[in-house]
Amino acid sequence: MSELLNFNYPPEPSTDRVTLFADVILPLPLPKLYTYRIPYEMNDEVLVGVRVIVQFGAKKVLSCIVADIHENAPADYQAKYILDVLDDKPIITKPQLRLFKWIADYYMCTLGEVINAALPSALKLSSESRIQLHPHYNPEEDELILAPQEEKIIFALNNNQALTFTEVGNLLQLKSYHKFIKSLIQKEAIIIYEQVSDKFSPKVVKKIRLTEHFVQEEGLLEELFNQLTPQPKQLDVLLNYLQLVPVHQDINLNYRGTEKSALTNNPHLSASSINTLIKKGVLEQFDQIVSRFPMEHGNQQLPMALSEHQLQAKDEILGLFKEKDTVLLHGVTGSGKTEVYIDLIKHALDSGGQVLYLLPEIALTAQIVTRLMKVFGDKLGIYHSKFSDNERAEVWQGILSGRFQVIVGVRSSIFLPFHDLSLVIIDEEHEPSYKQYDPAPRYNARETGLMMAHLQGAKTLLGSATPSIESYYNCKTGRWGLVSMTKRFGEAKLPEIELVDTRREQQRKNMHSHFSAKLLTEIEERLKRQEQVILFQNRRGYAPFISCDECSWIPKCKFCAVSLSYHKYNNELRCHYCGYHERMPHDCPACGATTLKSMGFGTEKVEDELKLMLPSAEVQRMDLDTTKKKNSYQQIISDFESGRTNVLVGTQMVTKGLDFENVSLVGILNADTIINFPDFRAHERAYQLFVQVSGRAGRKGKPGSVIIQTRDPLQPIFNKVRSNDYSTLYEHEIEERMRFGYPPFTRMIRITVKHADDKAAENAAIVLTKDLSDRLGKQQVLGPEVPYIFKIRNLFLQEIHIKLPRDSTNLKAAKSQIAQAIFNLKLLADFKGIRVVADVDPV
DNA sequence: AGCACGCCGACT
DNA sequence: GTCGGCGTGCTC
Repeated sequence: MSELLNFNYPPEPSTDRVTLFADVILPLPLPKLYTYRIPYEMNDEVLVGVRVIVQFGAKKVLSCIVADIHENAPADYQAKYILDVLDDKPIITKPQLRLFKWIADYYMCTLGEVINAALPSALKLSSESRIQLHPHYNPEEDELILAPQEEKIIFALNNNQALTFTEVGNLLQLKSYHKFIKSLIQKEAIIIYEQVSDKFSPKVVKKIRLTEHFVQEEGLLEELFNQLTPQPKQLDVLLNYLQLVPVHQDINLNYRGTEKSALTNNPHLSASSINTLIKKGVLEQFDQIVSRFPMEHGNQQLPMALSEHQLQAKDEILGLFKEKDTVLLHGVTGSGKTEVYIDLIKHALDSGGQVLYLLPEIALTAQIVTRLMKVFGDKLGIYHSKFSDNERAEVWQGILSGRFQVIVGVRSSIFLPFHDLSLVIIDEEHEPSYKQYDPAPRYNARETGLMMAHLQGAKTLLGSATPSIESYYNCKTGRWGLVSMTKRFGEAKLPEIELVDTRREQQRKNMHSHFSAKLLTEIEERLKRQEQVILFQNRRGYAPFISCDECSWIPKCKFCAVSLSYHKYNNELRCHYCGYHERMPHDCPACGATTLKSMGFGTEKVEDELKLMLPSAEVQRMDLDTTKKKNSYQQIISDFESGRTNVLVGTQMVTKGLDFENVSLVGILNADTIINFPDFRAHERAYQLFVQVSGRAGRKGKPGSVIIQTRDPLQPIFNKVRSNDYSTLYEHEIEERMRFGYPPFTRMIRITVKHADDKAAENAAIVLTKDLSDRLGKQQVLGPEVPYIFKIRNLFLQEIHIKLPRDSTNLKAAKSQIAQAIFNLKLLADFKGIRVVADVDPV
């Protein structure tokens, strides 16, 4: 794998002046690469994987990635020159380029789109047109006849030296500012230039140390003390510095100095005396580039020895890796998969490769990070969407430089510049959130992670308590190895699951709003015992819709075909698809009645009502609305962990990666909305969700219980959840998938046709379906059909589903047929403004 | 994706 | 009559 690090163009000692060309990936959705000429002086600097600056089109200056270097001069056009090289070493590795190519091909998008998604924007360059005064123009002397707006611009430029176009717009308070710029250019008062700026800035701290002088010569320090005795404040500063940096013990310590803030933050020291000492030349100030991540040295020890089951699982995995590249670890919730991962990561590091540990967004919590930090210390990099851009760029660079050998990260970490991977771990592999839906690339991090491992000769370990049917099928057919952990760690028991028939309870008047009497008593019971409760409701907001009692009016989104959800905390009606929101009306806009009623319920209502019914309980809600701020998520978790809150109400977020020892009850308020989902994966999903939520209950000796409220307790799925019977579920599901030709027996591609006009969308979809049927065969193409939500953001939707056979040669051909069909459709005059999106392996 | 060139309505 | 709308088409 290490050949991959050596990107240098073959070092031919030839004296011939070779003319080289570079094919570059522009960060734009363009179907092909563009060829630029490498200026001779840059021949040695332009390498595959570095960023270069080029001019694209009339004036746009962009940074892009070099994908290939060759000597083939383009025949039919004059290649422009590369303007500049930004990196002295590649920031994209060769295996990465191969992977990006695969992503673009497989998920039917452009390389530019992949690059765009992959690079932290701190590594992308922004080019913005700017204006400045014409070098020969002197506003004081040269008399030009200027419009008042033009005067204004010149005045601003005199003070600012440069303005961006948007700044000019703001300055003039005008949308149509262009003509003034044009006119000023004509009058030769200003010029336009393009500026490319590298946005990545390393973090710098101000530090302070003694000047060389005092350290080098013996005795000078003592002399200094005597000198400073009349200025006690300055002496204080010096003494404090020596306390922090005992230079008298080891003069070498002075070189690193101490952070200036360590002195300035000390209330006993005066800032002015610090500054005086700097002025006197006693102390000096310097900048040091530091990491945005705290350095922590892991003790390289497992925090706890593996249990017998864990050891056995680990050995089985390692054994299987000898013959197979991929292994699925099927371990019940609470079986301690994480410890097994940690052990395997250590194992992989010992043999000298890199490791990627993928987790779904909601499972990448401080809990897991702390655990990993303890073991891997500063070898561990974290890649999370909540990170700032500079932090992400630092992780990126850290992998390239070898500083990070293990990355724990979310979906997008598959884009990171690994070049020597030896192990990829994909935890919670069944998670649908590994799939990105919008925008392109519509990739699945599970499949992509597998491909990445394959390209770099690494092993892949997938883990789940509830594997996806596709993955389990791969084990059954022998392609992957399978390892099972059936026991919970520390002999903890799997939770007892109890069903409550809400329909029957309603008849018996046992329902208090959305809570059954049973659930309420059980919650009260836990509160009494100082234990904790998690309540799951798969819907945020207060109510999914409201309705007028008099006239049945229901508020709908202006842009989407959905009803607006009611959010009580800010008294708003909100669309969960486009974000449109309005104030909750006081009375019905249709009939004027004051009888607006909320229908159904979300997490907010659960929280609200529980607080009313059990006033002694400390209830906290965790969903998208309460975790928007950067630290709010962590706050909620730590409040629950410390016991400040007793009941946690939440959406999907509460189902993953959270281990709270004191949780003895989990309630699922409305199981029916989860089961009755019109999708071939609905059963699988429901099973996974129920098992995952249930898994939050009872760890370490305390048996937990789960209460599931449903109107239909006879659903067979409940028995499978109750008895933890994955294999029955699998057998049932795989049989259905075979019968109806769903994955894993086929590959699906979903084509969505969008248009502002519903008739145009429909007609275009019909035309496209016809064309696709002709190309691929009638039985492969289903639809078009109008999706359940038929309009989003003012675009009407039509869907076509394509089912393709599994083998990959046909797959490639089929995809190019599909791309052709879409291309042709867009050429048709009747459908201008049409948007077509292909989603490969939709989830 | 931008951004330029190019053909039709309301204004100095 | 022009300014300016945004509709197609190209960018190495």
